[in-house]
Amino acid sequence: MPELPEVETMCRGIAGAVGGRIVGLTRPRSRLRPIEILPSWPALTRRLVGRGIERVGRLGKRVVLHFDSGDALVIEPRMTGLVLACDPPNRSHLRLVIDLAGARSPQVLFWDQRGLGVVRLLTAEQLAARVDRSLGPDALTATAVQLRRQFASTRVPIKVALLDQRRLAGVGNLYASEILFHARVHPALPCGEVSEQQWSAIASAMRRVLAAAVKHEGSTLADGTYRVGREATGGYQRFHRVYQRKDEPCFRCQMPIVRIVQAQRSTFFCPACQAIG
DNA sequence: CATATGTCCTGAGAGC
DNA sequence: TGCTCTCAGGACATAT
Repeated sequence: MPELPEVETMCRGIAGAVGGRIVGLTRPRSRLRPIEILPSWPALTRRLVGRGIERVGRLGKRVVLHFDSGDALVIEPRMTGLVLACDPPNRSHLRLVIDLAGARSPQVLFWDQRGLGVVRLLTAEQLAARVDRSLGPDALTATAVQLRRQFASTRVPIKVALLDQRRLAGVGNLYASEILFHARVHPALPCGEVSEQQWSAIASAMRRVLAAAVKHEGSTLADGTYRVGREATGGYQRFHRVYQRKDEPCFRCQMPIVRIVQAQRSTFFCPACQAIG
């Protein structure tokens, strides 16, 4: 499931698209239900074909292509989506092909096994409004002061709150557990009861974990869905301390890692290293 | 307003 | 072997 490090890796992987002009836009045929394209497929082709890509950016867990028209194409990978310059895992789950002229990369591809992904074309104004309304500060650089401002007023458990993109952009289920392990904070601790020292620990663990995961090009889980190309996988799964390690010994204290369910999502933590209080 | 739950989707794996 | 069932969790809609 692509979170900030995986999406950042995708953005770097399509950096060669910058400077290119769109000469073709296609949706490969498939037996699968089509992904959501907003505002519509005809609007997308009408507004994009002939336009130049000025910049590739990341907004939380989304890839954004900025065009010379001012429009922005926002690609949301959600659970299984991949944005690639080449080599999708297969053809049957290829959802969108953008053909380019004049760029180092001749294509940008959107591949999505489960099809929960969304592709959305926005004007610059619409994009700015969405960022304002529904996106918190970026998790790669957020400070302790920002975290306290965003979270301290709620009673929601810290791990559940970290997933709320309106409060903080980029953290998903995997990295939320990893960050709290490094910060030594219990995942069920209500935000309102998190101390100053704990906010600092969370902020520094968050920046450290996410930067390391970016450096290793994200995490490829047992299902193998996330990859950098057809073959290349991420490398950060080798550094996971708690995620999907239920009953295995904690690397710090040897106590078995525990799995609980919060807001219908798995949470993993060490009951000794992350004791309440 | 805050918080909780339901929904979408495909493929893998378990169990019989 | 082949069926049915469960599970994974992004973002958002809807309910309380």
